[in-house]
Amino acid sequence: MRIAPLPAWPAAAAEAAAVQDRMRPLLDLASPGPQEPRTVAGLDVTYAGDGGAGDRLAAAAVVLDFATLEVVAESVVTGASPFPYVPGLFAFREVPALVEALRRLPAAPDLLVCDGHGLAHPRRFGLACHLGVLTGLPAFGVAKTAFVGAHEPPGPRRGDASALVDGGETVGRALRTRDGVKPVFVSVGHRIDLDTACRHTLALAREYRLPETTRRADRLSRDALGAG
DNA sequence: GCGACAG
DNA sequence: ATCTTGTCGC
Repeated sequence: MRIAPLPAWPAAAAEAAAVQDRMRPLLDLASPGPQEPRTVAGLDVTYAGDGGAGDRLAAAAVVLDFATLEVVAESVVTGASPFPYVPGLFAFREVPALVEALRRLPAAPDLLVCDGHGLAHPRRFGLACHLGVLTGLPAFGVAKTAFVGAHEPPGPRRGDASALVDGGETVGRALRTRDGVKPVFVSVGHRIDLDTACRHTLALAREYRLPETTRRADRLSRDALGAG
């Protein structure tokens, strides 16, 4: 798929945070999003290193048929991280490699599912927001742990959910994808609403806690890092 | 001031 | 994120 060239990449934390503040107004938080996407891309990055800039990485994009969950396309790229791991600036570590992986897909997917948060972020601009704006595609995040906000434990059954609230606003949802298993944290990125994102998360996570998109991308990026 | 902190 | 054994349960 085609994606515009990235701007000069920030090297300092203050500069990166300013980029987030500048991009945030570009978010579409009003659209309901695709109710029946044909294809969904899962994105994930695996690292070798201690979290510093320059760590080796492999970024994977795996496109699934939303109805059957079969893989219809995939791409993976290896390289070096341009940014250290800093909570709140996580996207600056992953975005360039993920964008390159998306560029190498034969066609644009209908939806992006990111391994991390969207609006559930200190400046309301997590990885899923960043990738959504850069690609123009509907995007949301599914994270394994909470980052900002407070929530009541959701009920014990698959599908039970509770609001993730930060600074008085609902920024996401704790969603149980399996009976009696820790919830995941869903938040909107771009061009999709929270109800739709949670519905799609449940559709993608039938037999495991994490969405099949994330599991496939995790495996592909892991294998590529080991091989390359 | 102290602790917590997506991956 | 990553480093790692055994153990419990379907």
